[in-house]
This record gives sequence, C-alpha cells and structure tokens, in this order.
Amino acid sequence: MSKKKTQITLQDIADKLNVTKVTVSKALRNHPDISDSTAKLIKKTADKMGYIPNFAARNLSAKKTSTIGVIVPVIANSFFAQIIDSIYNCAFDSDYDIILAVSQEDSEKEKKHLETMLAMRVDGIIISVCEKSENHNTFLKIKSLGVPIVFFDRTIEDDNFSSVTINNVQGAYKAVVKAIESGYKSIGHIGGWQNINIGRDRYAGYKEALRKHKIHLNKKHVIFGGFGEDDGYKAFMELYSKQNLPDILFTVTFPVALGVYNAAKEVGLKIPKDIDVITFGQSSINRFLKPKLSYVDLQTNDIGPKTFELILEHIRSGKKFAPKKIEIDTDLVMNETCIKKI
Amino acid sequence: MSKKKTQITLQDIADKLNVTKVTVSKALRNHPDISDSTAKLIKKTADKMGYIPNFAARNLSAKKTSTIGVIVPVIANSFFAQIIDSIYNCAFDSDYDIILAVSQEDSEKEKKHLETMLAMRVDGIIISVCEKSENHNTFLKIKSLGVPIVFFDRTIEDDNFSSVTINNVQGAYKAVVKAIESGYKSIGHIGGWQNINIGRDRYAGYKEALRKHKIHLNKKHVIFGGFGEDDGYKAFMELYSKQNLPDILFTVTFPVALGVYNAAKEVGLKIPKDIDVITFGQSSINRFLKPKLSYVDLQTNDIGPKTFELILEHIRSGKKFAPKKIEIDTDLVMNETCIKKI
DNA sequence: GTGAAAGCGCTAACAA
DNA sequence: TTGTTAGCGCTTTCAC
Repeated sequence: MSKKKTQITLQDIADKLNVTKVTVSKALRNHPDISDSTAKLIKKTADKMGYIPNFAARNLSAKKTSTIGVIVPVIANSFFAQIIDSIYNCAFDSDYDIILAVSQEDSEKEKKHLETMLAMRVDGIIISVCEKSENHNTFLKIKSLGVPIVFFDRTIEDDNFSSVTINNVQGAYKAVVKAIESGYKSIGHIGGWQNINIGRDRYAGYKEALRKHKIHLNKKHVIFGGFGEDDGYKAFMELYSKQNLPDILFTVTFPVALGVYNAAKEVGLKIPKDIDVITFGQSSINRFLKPKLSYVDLQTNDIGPKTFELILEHIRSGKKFAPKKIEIDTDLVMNETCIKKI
Repeated sequence: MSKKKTQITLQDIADKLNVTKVTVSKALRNHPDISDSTAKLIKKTADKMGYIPNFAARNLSAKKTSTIGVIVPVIANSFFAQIIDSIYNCAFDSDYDIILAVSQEDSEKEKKHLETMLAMRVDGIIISVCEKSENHNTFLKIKSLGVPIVFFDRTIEDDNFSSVTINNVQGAYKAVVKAIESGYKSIGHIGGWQNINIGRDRYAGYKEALRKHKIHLNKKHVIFGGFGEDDGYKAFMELYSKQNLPDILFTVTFPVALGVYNAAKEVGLKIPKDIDVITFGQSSINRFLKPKLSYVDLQTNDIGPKTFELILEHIRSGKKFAPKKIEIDTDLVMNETCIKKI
C-alpha cells in the first residue's frame, strides 16, 4: 500500500533540521528571536521541501487573518473596477489579502457575503452598499463585534460608521447650477433611491440649486430608481410617454445617463438639441459618446487609497478609534452637453 | 477589570444546552445524526447567542474549505466581469465561496495570488492567465499537489490541464474569410503575444484563412502585443507611422480594436472608409461606436458555468479525473464594419 | 537563541 | 441519537 502523501508541515521541516517546529515557525516569519544563519537555512529547506503555509492553522492560532473583505454592488463598472484595483494595490503593499465579493445589487447576497466574511474572521470590511440594502442591523452587529468596517461611495445613514465619500450635494449642486447658467429653466432629475446617500444627496444638491436660483421644481420631472443603465432607460421612457420631458436631465450616475442616451435614440430625440443631459460620474465609455457627456467627476483615484488607509487605522487602533467621515470635493468636467446656449 | 469578551464557540452553546459541542456542531451542519427537535433548539440558541462559525477552525479540522479561487487578468472589462458574475452565481448555488483575485496582467502578482490560494487551501482554482504568464512551473506544482485547476479563455499550452475556451482558430478564420469575401486583399492583424493561446490561435486562424484563399500574408501588416486598448493604439500608430497600413485590420480583442479606433481618429482616418476593422470579442461599448464593430462572438454566457461545472467535477472525483478540454464554437456577428463592398 | 507545553475552534471516527 | 477521544497545523507564552 502506498504511503499516503500529505502536506508538508512545520514539523517535517523541523525534523529534517533537528530543531523544533517553533524555531521553524519563527524563522519563516522573520521573528527576531532566530539567528540569521539558522533562519536562512530553514527558509532554504522549507523552499526545497515545497512547504506551503496553512493559513487556516495560522489564523486559528494567531487569531487574526491579515485579510480584508471588500464588497461592491457591481463589478462591470469602471468606477468600482478602478477602486478595486487601487485597493488591491494598497493591500499588496501592506501585506494584506483581499477577499472580494460582489453583491450584484442584491441585499440578500450582500448579507450572505458579510456573514461569510465574519466567519472568515477578516480583520476588517470595506463596503459600498447595494441599491436597496436592508442590512443596517448586520452592520450594527459587525460594529458590536468589534470588526472594523468602512463604507465608501455608497454608505448607510449612521454617524457611528466610518466612510469615504465624495461631496454629493456639492457635486450635484454644481452640475445643476451649470445647467441653469446654460440657460435652462426646465431641469429634470433621474435620481436614485432615497434610502441611500448618493441618491439622497444628489437629489438634495439638485433641489438646493433650483431653490437658490428660484427655479420651480416640477415634481413631474423627477423620477427615482436604481443606478444602472436599465433604470435610466426606464425612467426616460416613463417621462417621455407621459410627455413630462424637461429640457435637460441631471442623472444620478453615468450608467443612468447611458440608459437615457439609449432611450432618446430609440424614440428619435437628439441630445443635446431635443433633450440635454448632464450627469454625476464618468466612465471610459464617455469618449465614444456623441455628444460627450459633461459630468461631475468622482475623484476615483482618491477613494480607494483613502478607504484603505482608514480601515488600517481602525484595525491598528482597535476599539479606541472613533468613526471618521471623509468627504472629497468634486469637480465639474464640461464636454459637449449642457453647453451654454447662445 | 472588565471581563474580556471573546467569541462564542460551539462549547458555549453546548454548555448552555447541556449537550456536547459535537452535538452542536452536527446540528448546525444539518447532520442526519441529530434529531429534528434538538437540531431546531440548538440552531435557535446559536442564533440567539450570536454564534458565528469560525471557518479557520472548520477548515483546519475538516481539511477542506468549500472555497474556490478565481484569478483573472483584468476586471474593468465586461468580458471578465460577466464571467465572474456567472461564476459567483454558480458558486452560490453549490454552496461554495469564491476568492477572487486580479493579476492586473502581471505575472508576479499572478504567482503571488496562486500561492496565497494554495495557502488558503482552496478546493480548486479557476484561472485566466495574464498576458505574459511565466508561471507554468507553479501550475505544475499545483497539479502535483493535487489541487484541481481549470483554465478558461486564456490558457497555457499543456494538455495535462483542463480548460474551457472558445474555438479561437475557427473564430479568427471566420472573421478573416468574411474580410476576404468583402473584397479585401490587404488584410492586417493586430495580434496578441504568441506565448498564449488566444494570441497564437487567433493568429493561426488568420493565417489559415489567407492561405486557403491564396492571399499573400504581408508580415509588415502583422503586429503582436498585449490585449488592451493601449496596445491597439500603439500597434496602429506603428503601422501608420511606417506607412504599413493594410485596408482592413483584424484585431485580437475588442479593447485592441478600441485602441485602433482612438488612433485612427487621432490621425484623421475614417473607419471603415480609410481603414476597416473586424475584431475578436465584443463589449457593451460597441453600441456606442460609429461604425459599430463586426466581431467574433465570445459566447460569454457559456464559459463561466462550464468552467465551474468542470472544476466541480475535478473536485468531486479527485485524482482520478482526467484533464478535459472544452472548446466552444463561435459565431460571427456583422455590424457596420467589414461590410461587402459593392 | 531555542524549545516545551498548551491551546486556538472545530470535525471525524468510533463508542455507547 | 448522543458523546468520547483525538487530532488538524500553527503560534504564543514562558522557561531554559
């Protein structure tokens, strides 16, 4: 009968070198206890023997995982893809592993992922919540468990949590003011669900801009929904079919604006002549649009690193760390829509 | 001094209920040993006490993780994003967790991720390799370790590994034949690195089509590089600057074609009039391009589920399972490029 | 600088 | 149907 080949353990290495597994363990982790020469020897032998550490054992024993969980609502979206890339890079530099999960805008899946991450005993969680997240209780539970959690971009409404967001009210305000300055009086909004910051705050900025400029807010010009392309399409069609189209639409996200482009094309309306658009957020697709959208810049490069830095602070200082809300200012980028009418 | 609050374990639940932790463990995992009534009671208590299983402990003890590692080269790419989504869904249905990692087209990172996954003791690995992967040895090591691994789309050249790919040679052949039928004689190729199947096979299909139709292959019309937009841009510019532009370009991926669009626009050449394009692979961006690209369809919907199914077969049947190569046929989708000249 | 002892939380095999 | 025993592979004191 063939000898069952099993994984190589610290003990195996120790046996070969006539030391104990403790020494090997320390050497492999560069513990200062071990002399350079033995450390080098141990490492070489481990390598030669094809040793692969067992994280489950390590985590169990050390009671930490050097792993951070990241949850995003969608992945085929250049905004989140970029953020994820930058978080991966940060993690790499700080010797953390990332567990990435995608909620697919589904609150149930989001919850499942959160629970999995807790069970994995991640050292911290970074999350951008899904469209209609109903997991506030889970977040509270996580907090009470002492697991650090940082929200980015899409947050929940609760001051007890840390977050990194952009200044949504300000950004929306800027966009709508620009529309006003361009001569528009009839300004509609395709907005996001109001239970979530980006939906709420961008709508707030919209309202504020109209109010300050004494422009009537026509409720018939406002529709709330999700943040995807389909949502934009549907919203536009609804406005169109009810003949409620304003002169310009301020859309809550880039994908929503994209849906508007599709819908407008389908019904034969020209942008910006028949219906103009300005949006929150950008995408690499924008280069190919005609006309190229003017938009509120999301400062994508800053969000990932700042979020990661924040979670690290939390992890390192433990319970003592007070929640911190970071807000990043936005810029308006003008392209070929929402241009001043002569 | 406050009592240090630690995590709730099986033992805690057992104590409260006057049973042993084994019973609790079994009950929580729906082991048939346990009677319905006690199982229900145990579950309720566990829930009430806020019990969270410790996967590290479970994995260590059970010697399996119910976790599958997935590595992709890029994430901001609708092809991979779609595949990832479908793999997540399959995993969800089969009660597996996914560990997702992005190599960012970097062989070093790819290797690091592979090692991390081995250390995590994932039950299997699904991977689409990076542009210039130099990890063949690592793959062999993984194989010798008995960890199931399945490649998809981008594979390495080795019959001992399972893979799910599309029929690249056939797809490229179809595209180039179409170009020929459309009246083109001067057909160039912006290809991918030849060390990787998609680069090699798509080039092979290109060559085969020319050969069969007795059309001269002008080496000056062929450039090899990466699979991203920048690569397409650079390749086009190189052809252009050397005045080596053919009448039509067959590009190895959609992003490469996109780079060609950018470059052509920059130098003032019109597609398809001045230079025509047909490509391998699609993207949701295509809708916005003018002209809309004709392309070889990647059958994106099939790849994820088939890959997942294959890794499951491997995991379930262990060593006994022979490597299996699945190849999916392609279709040509004609839009506004590479149209028959009258 | 190195080692002995103890245990992290859980599950698998076998007994009762 | 439930419990006993024996680890999984590693790290952390603390002693030498």
